[in-house]
Amino acid sequence: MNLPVKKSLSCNNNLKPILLRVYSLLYKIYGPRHWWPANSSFEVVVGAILTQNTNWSNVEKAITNLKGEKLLRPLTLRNLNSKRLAALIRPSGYYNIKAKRLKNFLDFLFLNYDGKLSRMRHTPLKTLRKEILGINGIGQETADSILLYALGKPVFVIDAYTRRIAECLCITCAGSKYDDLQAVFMKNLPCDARIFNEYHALLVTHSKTVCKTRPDCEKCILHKEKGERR
DNA sequence: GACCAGGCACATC
DNA sequence: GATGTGCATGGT
Repeated sequence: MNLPVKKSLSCNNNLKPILLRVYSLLYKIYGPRHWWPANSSFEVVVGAILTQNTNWSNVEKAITNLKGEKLLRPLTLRNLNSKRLAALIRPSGYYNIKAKRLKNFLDFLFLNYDGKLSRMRHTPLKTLRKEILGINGIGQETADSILLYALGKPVFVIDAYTRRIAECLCITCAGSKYDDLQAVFMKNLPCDARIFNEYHALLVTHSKTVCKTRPDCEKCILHKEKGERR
């Protein structure tokens, strides 16, 4: 008996041209995104943890609270009482668990890198990614966001937005693994943190502005790209 | 009031 | 390995 097989372009096509065209199309529409929206690498890390399964506007409220109390520094935050931290990040949701996750990251940072994010940059990507993934509460997306946006490492971030567009373009099939989708982007694009940064930011912008207000994929500017592949 | 939004860990099968 | 569940707020 033959079982139905979900087909995606990634199985049998060279995706380099389509990925590059999509990039150039989105860049032409939206221009440089200047991501991540933060004033420091440490703010990126905090934002990456707080945005887990949460609307970014809620994260901004939490970060504003921390900034208002002048707490957005590794040592200050590490010394802060967990209950107080949880209360300040309350608007971002899951505040108890996220307070714990922030503390876990800070423990890691002080234990291994003297509390300095800049020292992490000297560690090779593969090793660093493994280390960060070892922190309880940091999964693949959060780790990669930190690596790319806080540390400038060339790694492609896969999130709900990336996945949504990739599925729309038939670059991947629904339910595909994080590593597999990440490999599609990383194998078909130049290994350059600036490109991975801009590309991911453009996908998020496009997904937020177009896909949300107009979920009809047929009318999306990227739909033509999919059509040309078939 | 229901649903959604840039996850993750843990328990269970 | 795959699936289900708890964690929680604020906007629409």
